[in-house]
Amino acid sequence: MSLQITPAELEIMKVLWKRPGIGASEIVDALDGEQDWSPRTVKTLLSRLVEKGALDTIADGRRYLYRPLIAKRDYQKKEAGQLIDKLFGGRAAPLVAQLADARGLSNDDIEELEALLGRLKS
Amino acid sequence: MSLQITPAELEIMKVLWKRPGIGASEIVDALDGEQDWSPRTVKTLLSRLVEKGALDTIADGRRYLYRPLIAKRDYQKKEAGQLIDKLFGGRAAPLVAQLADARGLSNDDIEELEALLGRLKS
DNA sequence: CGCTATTGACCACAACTGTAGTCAAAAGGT
DNA sequence: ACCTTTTGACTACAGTTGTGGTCAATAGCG
Repeated sequence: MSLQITPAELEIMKVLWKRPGIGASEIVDALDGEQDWSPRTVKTLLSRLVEKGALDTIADGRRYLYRPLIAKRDYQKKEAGQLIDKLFGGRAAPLVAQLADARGLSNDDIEELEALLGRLKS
Repeated sequence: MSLQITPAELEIMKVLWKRPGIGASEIVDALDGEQDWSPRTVKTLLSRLVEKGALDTIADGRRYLYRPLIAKRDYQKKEAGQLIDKLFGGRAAPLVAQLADARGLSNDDIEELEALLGRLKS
């Protein structure tokens, strides 16, 4: 079961990856300014994520606290892998080339990547 | 107008990026084995892509030939940029790190990336 | 103790997607 | 000159997604 998270749902996940174990109203607050959603909308997205198995609920009196069941890192990996499979023939290098072209890499990026490549070579 | 191409539509685009200017039946043939779609389905996807402005039609007797109006490269750039904005805080290096972790980079990948970084530094 | 605000459960509904059917015109075989 | 096949135009229809409403229980304020 491959657990499809939609873009709107992802916003919720991002809040919970940063602060796992908070309740719906805290999520609404955290989203304020970012997203312009009514609390109802946030609640619906939370229910769908629980239903999909992406979140866990912990009863806390009359409300739930929510916790991610998928690690951010795993989700990032899956998405990155899907993108290169879908569009870049499964190879990472062309993706990086496009990124460099599209928005430029900062010197920090370049150094970080060089360090990463150095580690991989050994 | 940001021109949303769905996954199914992308399959069509990929065929046309490889062989621009072919007609619906050639696309159906090209997809055979890849996708198990009825010719009707392919036709619908083509219409939607034309409607969205992603494809151009050229009359050829009683039928159309189709040509991409978006370059593959541009689409790749847009998607790659969206992914890093959405999930990687806008920075490419963490994405590459995840890719390396998720599926490993071949020696060829590593060399290609080093060459790319070398060019960028100058 | 009664009222208001919050919360989860359930419902609504339009747009978008995947997947294809119907129909009429035209093109080509015989 | 027909019949079959192909094609584009239009239509269908269920599932997903974005967005939010209703309702009943309950928790806390005054």
